[in-house]
Amino acid sequence: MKLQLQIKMNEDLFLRNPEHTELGRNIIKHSIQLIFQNGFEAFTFKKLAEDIGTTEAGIYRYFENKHLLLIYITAWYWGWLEYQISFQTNNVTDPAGKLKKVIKLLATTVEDDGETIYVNESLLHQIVISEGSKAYLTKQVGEDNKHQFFKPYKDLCAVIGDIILECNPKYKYPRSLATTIIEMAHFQNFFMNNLPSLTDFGKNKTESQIILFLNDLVFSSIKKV
Amino acid sequence: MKLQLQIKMNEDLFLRNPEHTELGRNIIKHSIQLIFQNGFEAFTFKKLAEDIGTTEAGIYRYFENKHLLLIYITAWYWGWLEYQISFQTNNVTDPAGKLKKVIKLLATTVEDDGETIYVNESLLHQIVISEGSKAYLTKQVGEDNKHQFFKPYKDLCAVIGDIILECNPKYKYPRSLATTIIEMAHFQNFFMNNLPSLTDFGKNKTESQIILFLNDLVFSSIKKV
DNA sequence: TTTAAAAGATAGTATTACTATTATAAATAA
DNA sequence: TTATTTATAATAGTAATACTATCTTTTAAA
Repeated sequence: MKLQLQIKMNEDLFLRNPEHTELGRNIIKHSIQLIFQNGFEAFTFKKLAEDIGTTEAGIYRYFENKHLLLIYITAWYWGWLEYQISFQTNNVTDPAGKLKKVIKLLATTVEDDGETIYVNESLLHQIVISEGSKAYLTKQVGEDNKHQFFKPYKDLCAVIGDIILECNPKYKYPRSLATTIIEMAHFQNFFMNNLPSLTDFGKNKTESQIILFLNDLVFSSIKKV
Repeated sequence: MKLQLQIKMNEDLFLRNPEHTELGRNIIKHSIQLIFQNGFEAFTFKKLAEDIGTTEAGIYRYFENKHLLLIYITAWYWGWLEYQISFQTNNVTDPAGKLKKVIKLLATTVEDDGETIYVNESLLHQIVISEGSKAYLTKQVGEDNKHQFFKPYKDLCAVIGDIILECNPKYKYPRSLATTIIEMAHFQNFFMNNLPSLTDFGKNKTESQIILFLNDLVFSSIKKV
């Protein structure tokens, strides 16, 4: 039996549900590829349309603009990651073990699991590292937040915060520490690969070093190892 | 005696030095105001020219594009901040006290000191919070880095890293902890004000809470209080 | 006083970020 | 089976953006 992983997306993000049609799924698939290749600034609906073999107007029937598309794919990623976390920490009993697993999942390059054919999770992970914060670092963040566009990120933050509290119920900053783990898992990766002198991982650039740093940071803060 | 604070800027960032002319200083001053008001995406040289009362072509004689202007003003901020740190930690003897001062400076809204009439440091601080990471989260980061555009950020990171090592010479991740402090001082501020459920500072949104969080995070990591 | 540098005025182009319309093909319901 | 909805394709058009080029006038330094 092959069960298809389905992530429930906020309906306000799109005009027409991209998961329901071939063109829609192509929009997701090719936008991930193009944003990965060229970066979000150079990414346009025109190029996307050419890449797919459709027209610009065709894309606009699905997404109002490229910013909403970016929010869509990053939100998808956070939803997917939360699922991965709940799945992979399912049988872990001790909270510290869970938290270590979370850090590992956040900091490790995912491999495309093939479960969702139109989403390459590995490229998406890279996009979230390089472009993810652009989804909310805008003047419309308040409006977008009213539409609950950042709920998947918040949910993930809450899940991690709860694990932190399981480790130490008296720890005062579970949410802020959760966002610190999430953001730093990505920023340290970006710095390591692009501005290495901002990190201590210059020589052998490996994700395992980021994991060690984050484990040290987190577990000394919550005082449990 | 009034001595003018002068921050040495990378010559490759501009075509003509904006500090040397009235128009140049107006470009810096008004771009800070406009980016603060409208965000970097909505900011254009056309609007800037109108705001100043000059022409678009006039701006282009100083900066090749708005991305370089963003790098310019953020780089200026990092340079300014490093100066503030060296000044304000000058008479502090114990390294932990220094580090606390650094955290406070990073996390506190600066007031416009009036020393540099064409730069409003308070607005600039807000811009660095909301737009700062867009300076390097691009596909050209490698090219920009070759031009040394991020040196001020790196220098600051090195300074903070050294203070961390003064606190604990055996701490393994001084640079990564330094960038964590810098980025989190800003991100927690942005989240607190825009997506508060990502933090633990929902009720009374004050910078002092961020400072407490960062102090706790940093000093438990380096194991000195 | 001459000359060079800076600024102002104006024009023009390719690309971006859309909106609108009309025709056609495919899926579905009566 | 036909009628009708739904999705897509094809095409056109617009305002704004991100520039480049040129020429004239003003300002300032030699």
